[in-house]
Amino acid sequence: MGDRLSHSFYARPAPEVAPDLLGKCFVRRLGERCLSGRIVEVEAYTGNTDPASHAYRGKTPRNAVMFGPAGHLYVYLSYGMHSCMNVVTDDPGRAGAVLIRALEPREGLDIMEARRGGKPLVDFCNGPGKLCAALGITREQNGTDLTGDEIWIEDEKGPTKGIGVSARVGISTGVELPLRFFLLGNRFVSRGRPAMPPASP
DNA sequence: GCTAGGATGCTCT
DNA sequence: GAGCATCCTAGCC
Repeated sequence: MGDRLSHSFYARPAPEVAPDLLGKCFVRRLGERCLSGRIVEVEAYTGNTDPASHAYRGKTPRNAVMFGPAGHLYVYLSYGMHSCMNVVTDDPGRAGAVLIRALEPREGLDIMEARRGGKPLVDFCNGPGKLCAALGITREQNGTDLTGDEIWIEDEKGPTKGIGVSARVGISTGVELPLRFFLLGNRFVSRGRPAMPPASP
């Protein structure tokens, strides 16, 4: 249990916010209950300067949230069937965002398991589509304010040492940029691609 | 253990 | 009409 992250935390460039989100606790309130998990893998998208970003070609109805104030949720549908969620960062107009790629499940495990069809714990949230399914996040939640009472992120004490950096996963442009951040050795990090391992073992 | 390929529908050109 | 910031299954080491 920590303090809820405030607007000022998000209002920085995505490559700064992304590693700071590692180890934080993502919480989704579901009526009386809460679903939560520790963030263990993220990717930064730097908006208008990043060819892999949805915001690269300018504002459209889909990505409008990215051009709004920081600290909101940007949810989109990927490959026609999977939802993926981003945290909007940076100043309005810059359209930075951080994609949440994996969580270490913490609260509401029974609900997550049911939603994930009885898959093992490790497979609840180890991928952007999977964690949205486990938490029940769809485009309904697009634009949700992360300083509100439905969805938020809590600060966590404790060292977030051992942060690994690599190229991002699943994109076709801007592939070489080291903008994927994850907790080294954490078993809930998604596999991704054979893409460049973090330097030395 | 690993890899290849299909599912599926919204978004932008 | 093409292209996806993916996941799952089948099939093969």
